[in-house]
Amino acid sequence: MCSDYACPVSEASGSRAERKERTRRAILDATLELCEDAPLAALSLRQVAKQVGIVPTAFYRHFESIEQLGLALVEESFVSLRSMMRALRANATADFANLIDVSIATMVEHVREQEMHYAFIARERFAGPTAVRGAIDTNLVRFVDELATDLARIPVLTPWSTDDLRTLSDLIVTAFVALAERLLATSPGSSAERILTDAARTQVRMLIIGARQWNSSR
Amino acid sequence: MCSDYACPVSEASGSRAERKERTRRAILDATLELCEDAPLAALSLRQVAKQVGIVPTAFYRHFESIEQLGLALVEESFVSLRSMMRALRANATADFANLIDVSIATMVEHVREQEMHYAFIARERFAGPTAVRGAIDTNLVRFVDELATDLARIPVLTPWSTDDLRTLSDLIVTAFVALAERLLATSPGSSAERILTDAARTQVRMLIIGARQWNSSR
DNA sequence: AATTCGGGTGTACATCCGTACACCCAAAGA
DNA sequence: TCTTTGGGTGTACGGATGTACACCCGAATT
Repeated sequence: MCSDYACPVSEASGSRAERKERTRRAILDATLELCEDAPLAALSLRQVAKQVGIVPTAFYRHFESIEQLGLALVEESFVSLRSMMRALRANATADFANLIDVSIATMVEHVREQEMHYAFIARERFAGPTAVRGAIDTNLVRFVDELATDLARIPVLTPWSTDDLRTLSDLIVTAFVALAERLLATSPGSSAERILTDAARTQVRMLIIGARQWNSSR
Repeated sequence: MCSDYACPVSEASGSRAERKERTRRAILDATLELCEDAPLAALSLRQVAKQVGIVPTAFYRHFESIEQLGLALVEESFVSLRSMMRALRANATADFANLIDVSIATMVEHVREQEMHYAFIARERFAGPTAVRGAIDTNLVRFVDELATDLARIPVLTPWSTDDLRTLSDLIVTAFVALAERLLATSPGSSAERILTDAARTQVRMLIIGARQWNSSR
């Protein structure tokens, strides 16, 4: 019985596997919501279960601990981040100046669509359980590497060393991570958001100009 | 009585004010240590009291809540950060290339001296209670502004607009914050630390080069 | 048709949590 | 000297927490 509040996973239809998957999703979503107020380490299994609408012990049918739940959320978050990168590559044209605006706009759009995932990553990157921090770091490193190979295809950068490409990629990712973190603190379409994206555009331009000169100046 | 473990605040000497101050310090230090494993929001008042060696209710003689304790730690952390900036300004010479190396070396040194403070800030910046996050943000904004006025005194940058100076300052601070966060994950003097600082040096150089060109290219 | 499987339930318990309350006693103040 | 002050103590409470255990019952398997 659903006790005294709304029970989001009430529907009893579907096969056993379908129902299990639905409950799993409900746990992931409930955790993301609860994580808007407090870090993962401050969540209790009972809070999560209550939010989902299941009894505490039922939690263990899906995850062996809150930490494992966290790892699942990390993987899920980066799946959506990679989908953003795919979208970005699809929209990328040879037009250089436009590329910056398109990148930032795509970024803003995806952060808005996946606010809770981005907030979760930002929050747990340094505050999460060791395993969660490690998983985030691994994914971030992979992301920097992927961007570096993308950058290598840009004409101006083809003569660059692998190390320099990675360093530049790292700088760009750092700036975009900072942008994402700040976007989360502004409301969509607000003037604060506009100021933020304008500043980000300026910053990326500065970086590009620096990169352009880099090769000849070393 | 000091129950069954080491009691760091046992000395009963000094005036009333001195003893109170000593206990307060012990609470701050104990919290910093406990925060190496878990975010502030996951700490209990009882854990802190136990670590200090006082009874739980005695905590309230010094702070009205864990959140207020957090605010005190934020202020303390930024005091040490500002002392780093002062040291940096003192060491700064007109020699431009050298300035970068000196800045990074000073940064590394101070992060090593205050590891727990920096780790605390990194952890609570996004995961802390609302008031703590706000305090960190305010201090960080102030920091960016201070750097911007410093930058304004550099000959190449004097003709820049206030907005552009702030944007550049922001980019630099973001890069240094990222450097500090990563330093915390490496051991002092390790090759990983060396790789990190080398990359940071390259990044700042790229930024400077970009900044140099910026004025003429706008 | 009979059996197994497995997601979900309810009860129970030891432990930890924040905090209210009454108290202690040395330093500070009169 | 007597009184006040204030940091620290110990007990006590209702409530939350993780998890062990026995159970339920419909879907899946045989």
